Formats: sequence, C-alpha cells, structure tokens
Amino acid sequence: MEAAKHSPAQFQALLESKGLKYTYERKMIFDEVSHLKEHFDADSLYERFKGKGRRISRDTVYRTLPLLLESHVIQKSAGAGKREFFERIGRKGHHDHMICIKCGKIIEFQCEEIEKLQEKKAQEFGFKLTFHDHRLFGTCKDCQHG
Amino acid sequence: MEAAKHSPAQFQALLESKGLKYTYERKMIFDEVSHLKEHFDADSLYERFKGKGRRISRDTVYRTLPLLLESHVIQKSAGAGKREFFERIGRKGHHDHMICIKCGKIIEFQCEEIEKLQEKKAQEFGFKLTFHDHRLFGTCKDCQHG
DNA sequence: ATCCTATTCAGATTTAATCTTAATAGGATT
DNA sequence: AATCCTATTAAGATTAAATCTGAATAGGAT
Repeated sequence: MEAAKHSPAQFQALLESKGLKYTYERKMIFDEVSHLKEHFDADSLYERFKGKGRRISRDTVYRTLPLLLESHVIQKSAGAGKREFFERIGRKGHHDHMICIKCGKIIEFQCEEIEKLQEKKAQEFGFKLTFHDHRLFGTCKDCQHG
Repeated sequence: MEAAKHSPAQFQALLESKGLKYTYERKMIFDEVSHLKEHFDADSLYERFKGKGRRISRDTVYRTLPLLLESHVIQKSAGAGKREFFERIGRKGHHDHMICIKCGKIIEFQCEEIEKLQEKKAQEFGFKLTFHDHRLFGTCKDCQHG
C-alpha cells in the first residue's frame, strides 16, 4: 500500500494554504521536476520547457521553485558552479552533500540523527523548520594524497 | 593565558602549505575581517578598502575569502539577499543559522552534537572536512500566528 | 457579459562574480 | 646591484544569475 508516485497533493495543499492557484504552469513544473532523477538548476529547468508545447517563462520557473521547496517536493542540492541546485525528494528520501573543493566531486550522505537534532534546535527557538541547506566542503579521499 | 587576539598564524600556515605568500593585500584583508563583528559579503568588504590608503581590488577580495574560510578565520554566514555572507569566527566560536522565510530574521544556533556527527560522517567517506554551510529555513516564532 | 485579482510572459535590467591583460612585487641568481 | 622568474594584483570589461517591469492573459466572482 504505497502512496501514488509523484502526487501533487502536498504541493496543492501548500498552494491552497497560501491562497494560490494550481495553474497550468505550476502543474507543468511540478510534473517535470517530480520525474527528474538528477539534480538541476532553475535555468536548465527553464530550458527543458523550450520547444515542449507551451512555453513557460524563466520567471515562472524561478518563482515556482521556492514553492516546491516549501512543499517538500524538491530539496536543495549541490552542483558545480555558483548556481543554486535542486533535486526532487525521491525514493531514497532527503539527503545532504559533501563537495570536494579540489575536484568538485559530490558525495551524498544521510544522517537521521542530524535531521533530528536540527528539528530539536529549531523547536528550542520556536522556529518551524521548512527546509534546509547543509553542505560540507573539504577534500575527498582521492584528493588527499601528497 | 589566552592566545593573542586575531593572530594570523592559521592563515599564514595555510598559505605556506599551499606555497602562497602572505602579501600586503592578504594581510590587510585578514586584519579587516578579523576585527569585523558583523557578517559581511565580499563586495561590502571591498567597499571598506576604498579610500583607505592603498586600494585593494575587488578580485583580490574575492580570491582571498576562500583562503580565509579554509584557514578557519571566517565561516559561512547568512544574510538578506542572494550574496554569500561570511563572518569571522570569534570568541563565541562556530555557529550556524536559521533564516525566517517570511521576515528574514536570522537566528544563530550552536550544536556541538551536529558538529560531531558531521565530522563522523565525513570520516566514513574518507572526506577531510574543511568548512560547512548549514542553514535552516522556515518560519520564526513571530511569523507563525494566523 | 463584465469585473476583478492573480498569474504569466518576454525581454530588459540589475547585480554578483569572474575573467582578461598588463603592471607590479619580491625572491633567487649571478 | 642588475637581471630574471614566478606569483600576485589592479582595473575594468565581461559573463551569467536572478529579478524586475509593464503589458497581456486566465479564470473565478458578480
């Protein structure tokens, strides 16, 4: 008894709670990101819509991503360069990243204890945690020789 | 018996380990950031040098900040807008941030257990942790009513 | 059908960060 | 001290990311 894959329910719920509409464009963007297996940035997502039937403007993409973050459809990710990267929260669930400052390699890691501690800390401040960005920078195994 | 305040020893050590020189400009930048009590971004730091005796170019500031991060003189911080923020690691030591997505308020928090778990996770991957960026986004106490 | 508000589009604009080329600094060599 | 050599910096141009602007559209309410 598994929930249907890629249900927009959480997204729709968030929109409703904010008095926003589940528009054609928001549907399209939800659908696209919820099927993306790799990480992506706002602009590359925009490029994906070019030439696919109806166009979706860059601005709409940029405006929709924070809503998807907030509804836990996507999470912050990491990638080369200075853009902000995202990725859908898929079967493997939420995870964070280590980035090698020498070769750029990205390692995914999960730590349930850190997640819990984060939540606990937030509660201490009466802060309602929505999403987070946690990236570890350093040197990967292969780049440490010499 | 306290260590001298704002010693460039760690910074100089890092430079040496990389075969880089402790130049006049790097001294100036070290000195400036090690006395800054507030967070700052690269560009505002650059502006500080304008009109102060010898100029330091924007590019030099941008190139020096990662070295200061790496030598633990500064850490990643958080602030309004999309710039990258930094702050010196002062008496209170390292800490991370919660950012309210409604009002922009920034709350500092410390969690020794999270720091340790991070380090442990890094070790699992043979990853040598240098610095990190950990930001929690959500809604602060005051913005949760209604 | 008309009105009203939210939303979107398209492209211009802004702004952050990096790149380019030439100049400079400072150590090593003779 | 003069020359050479490499790292570093300056200044401003360039690139690229993200947001803004004004007009157009959508879709629900009256």
